[in-house]
Amino acid sequence: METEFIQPIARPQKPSGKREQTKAQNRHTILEAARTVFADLGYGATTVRDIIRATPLASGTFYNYFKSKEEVFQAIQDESALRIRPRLREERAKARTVEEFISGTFRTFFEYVASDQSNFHAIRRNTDTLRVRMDTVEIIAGFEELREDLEAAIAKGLFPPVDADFLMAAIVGVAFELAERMLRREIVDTNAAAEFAIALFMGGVRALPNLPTLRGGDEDGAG
Amino acid sequence: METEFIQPIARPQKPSGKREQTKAQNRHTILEAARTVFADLGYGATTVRDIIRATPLASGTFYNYFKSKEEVFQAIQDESALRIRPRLREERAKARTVEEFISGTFRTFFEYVASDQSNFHAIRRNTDTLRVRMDTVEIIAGFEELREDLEAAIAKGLFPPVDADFLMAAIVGVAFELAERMLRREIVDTNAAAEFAIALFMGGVRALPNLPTLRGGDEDGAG
DNA sequence: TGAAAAGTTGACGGCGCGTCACGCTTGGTT
DNA sequence: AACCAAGCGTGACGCGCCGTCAACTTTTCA
Repeated sequence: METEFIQPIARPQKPSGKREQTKAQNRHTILEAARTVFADLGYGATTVRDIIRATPLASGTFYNYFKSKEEVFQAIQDESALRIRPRLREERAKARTVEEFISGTFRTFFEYVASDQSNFHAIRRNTDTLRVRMDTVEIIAGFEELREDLEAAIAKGLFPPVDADFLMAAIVGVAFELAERMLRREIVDTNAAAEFAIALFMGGVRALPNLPTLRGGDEDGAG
Repeated sequence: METEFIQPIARPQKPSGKREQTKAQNRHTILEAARTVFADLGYGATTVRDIIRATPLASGTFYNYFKSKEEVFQAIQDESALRIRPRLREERAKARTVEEFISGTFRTFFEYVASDQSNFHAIRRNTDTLRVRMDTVEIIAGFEELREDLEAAIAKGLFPPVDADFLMAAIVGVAFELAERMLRREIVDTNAAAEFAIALFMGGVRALPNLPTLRGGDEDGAG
């Protein structure tokens, strides 16, 4: 047997040595600089060098933490996703009606977007009008959580039987596109955006099962 | 008015000299190469040099036609937009009911997307999972046409009075996001996607005016 | 036919890229 | 305290992409 990996009794608490501290600090410095630069130049126009320059670190150090600007962006997006996902999940878990489900989802999302505008600036302010959306691991997981919750709600009889995959996609599409419009207006009115989306889906969900050639739940529908 | 622009008698027919011919040919060569390369490497990973290499031309020649890969992409997107916009406009113009309006829009869009998959490949096949949407002049014009048509339909009493800007955004969001899902499935079923979207909006539009704190049409409502 | 206009070419300086040999800092051992 | 090995920061380097431009070729027109 080669390396045994014997734990020296136990090590549940953070080592928190100088080393770990600097590492966390550097990572944070880079992410913070990246946020600024992305917001400033837009994702497309930003180079790794721009991020490094906005930092007291050397170029080699950057690459100890991230492989590319894509990975930095991904980390930033993941952070956002991890912040909002539990809130969305909780809203949907405690929903007792369709209205609560839909309403909780959209209100939470738009309020988060409004409070985190810097991230969305980076997506929009780009050379010409290139819009960028990075579906990171955590973001995709968020989408799939939504789909699972929809499927569970359908199984419970809360929702009528519809194609959960398409419904998830529609919710995501409306959420992002309305968020975009919402931020573009002079007064950012999360309430107006949320109420619009909620009304749309409340009416839509009722109408959806009446599809003439309905074949909803073909794909993984486990009854 | 300063410059008078006196036409030298008339010049309605194409000059069609050798020069013009080569120019059109070169432009076409570059766009065709770019389509291939974008589809192959994804938009993000593609460099101008990659496009040039897929071409018998010299690097300097490329820059006689386009400033950057962004501009090439824009040209490709604009071509698509110009192809589909008249069809969408026609569908909506001849609509006598809300159903015809919504249905014509989505069916036309999804059928176009299915017939033009190469463009959408370029958007999706990207380093990691970066998704890119370029809102070019022509695409934005298409969005605004939709909003105008919605406003006209509301004025005519065809649609109930809703926030046309948000409704346009919601339609766009659902259209693009469902298109994405549709293409991802094994069998590309434009009908299924269209029927889902149509049912969603048919129900939604009916529900929308019942917004509790409705203030629809605040912005440019010349109703 | 001649020559100006238009367009093509590819080599070039500039710069962003990711790497790596070097040296300092840290944490553990005696 | 002294030492050492491992870990990490550093920045110069070679590579390839960027957009330009002076020289050259083709087209147009008188």
